[in-house]
Amino acid sequence: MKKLERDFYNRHTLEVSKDLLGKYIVRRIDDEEVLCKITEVEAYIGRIDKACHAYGNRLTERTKVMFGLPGYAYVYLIYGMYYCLNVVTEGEGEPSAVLIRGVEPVSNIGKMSLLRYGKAYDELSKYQIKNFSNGPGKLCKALGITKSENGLDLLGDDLYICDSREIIDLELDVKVGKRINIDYAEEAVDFLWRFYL
DNA sequence: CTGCCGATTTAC
DNA sequence: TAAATCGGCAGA
Repeated sequence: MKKLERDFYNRHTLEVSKDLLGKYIVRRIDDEEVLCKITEVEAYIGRIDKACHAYGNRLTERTKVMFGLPGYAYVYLIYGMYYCLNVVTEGEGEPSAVLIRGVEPVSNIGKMSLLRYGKAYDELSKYQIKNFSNGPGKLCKALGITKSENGLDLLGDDLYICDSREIIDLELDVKVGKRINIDYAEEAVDFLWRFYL
């Protein structure tokens, strides 16, 4: 498995979004390493997207990471209690990112279970297993990602994404739909920028 | 400084 | 179906 390089992220956000499906997120935490497969993403493109935090070149303390180099983590707090992980895309000064909406645990699920629920994986209910990391806030919990991971370089060692051996057929395997919970975004609510396996 | 609201999740 | 919960943002 090979760590994705800067050039992978330095492309059109829709291309990066689709290409992220099936890739592995690697997270180093508490001297352990956990691994997840990306199964669901959404694209956010500031220049044309009213759903994006950086729409209209809105440069604030929160959004500034999206204006920077591609391949960095944009983590924000939502609803006062959950974190969401994004991957910054496109060139400097072009605010855009891919929201990671869902992953499947691959290895060291025991560590993730402790982070997510505070108990061992074999103690989990069927309901808890089903909802383990199928949402942006849930997967951040399972990966131990908080605001202190905001601005992390994904070419570093603490949090990165790497190739898997799995071959994803962009026509057959990737489903497309409207993004979730962006009712306020006017015409952008209809953009088909959600991709999932 | 004030007030509103959210790229969600969970419990009832 | 609705509450939880608080930082970010805009406007005064």
